Amino acid sequence: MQISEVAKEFDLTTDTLRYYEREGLIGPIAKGKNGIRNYTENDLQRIRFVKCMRAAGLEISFLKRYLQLFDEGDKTVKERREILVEQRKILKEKLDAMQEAYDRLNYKIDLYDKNILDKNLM
Amino acid sequence: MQISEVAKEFDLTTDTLRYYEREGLIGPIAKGKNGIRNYTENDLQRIRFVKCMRAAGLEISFLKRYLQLFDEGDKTVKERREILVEQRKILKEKLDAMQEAYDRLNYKIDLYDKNILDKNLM
DNA sequence: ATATCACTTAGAGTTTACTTCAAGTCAATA
DNA sequence: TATTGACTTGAAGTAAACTCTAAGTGATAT
Repeated sequence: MQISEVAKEFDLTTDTLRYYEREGLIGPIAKGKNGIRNYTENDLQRIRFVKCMRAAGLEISFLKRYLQLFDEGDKTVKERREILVEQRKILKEKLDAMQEAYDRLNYKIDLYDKNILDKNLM
Repeated sequence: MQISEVAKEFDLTTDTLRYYEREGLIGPIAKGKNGIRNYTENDLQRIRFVKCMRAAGLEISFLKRYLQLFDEGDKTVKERREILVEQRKILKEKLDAMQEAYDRLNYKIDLYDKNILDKNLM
């Protein structure tokens, strides 16, 4: 699969895909003799993972570390698990903060709908 | 209340507080004759709001717009409501994406715990 | 009286994650 | 044959949100 198709499929730009590769999150993607990238199903799976995690705000540096360990094989299982647990914690905290803001927005909008606004409260 | 106390209370730096003021999110904070900021309860309420929304990833530019409208009084009620609804939608989408990533992390960690790992799946 | 500390300002610097640019290759189509 | 379009590269540029620096003021502690 060619880079432009992958980009379309995942709603990423080709620049972003090359950037991820440069950063070591994915690939190196095999290239045909014309030098053009050809993404395998495995590559796509990895991009799926990266996209999901990036959408949740996990940092490139973590993903890079994790995926590098992944490529090193079984001996890194323990460290990988630790990283995941750590990231889950960070993510949970963010989720909670966002839920709180979401609830607050809902409450606020409700006040606007009911026309009960306090001049001093945002 | 002095800037350093406010910073401590909200776990922000004094630089961030001055930055927010410069950007028009809060204040202008009244200053004593020595030129030192003195935060009122109203200022703190506003910082509370800003902090909550920033923690959820809402952009400075939105907060600035919203709070400026707020300061313009009742005639901006309709527009303010619209902004809140729009931001709620953005926030909901992010929340869903994060929940998905969170579930995925949980699932993954579970696989690590049960020692069922697929060489090809991150 | 002198040093320390919290504060002030304007403005420059940093980090993260892209995004754009310039210059070039290669295959296919008008 | 010429030009169009997708690809390649390395490197420079950008946006958002801080974060830090330098130079200075003024009140308090030794």
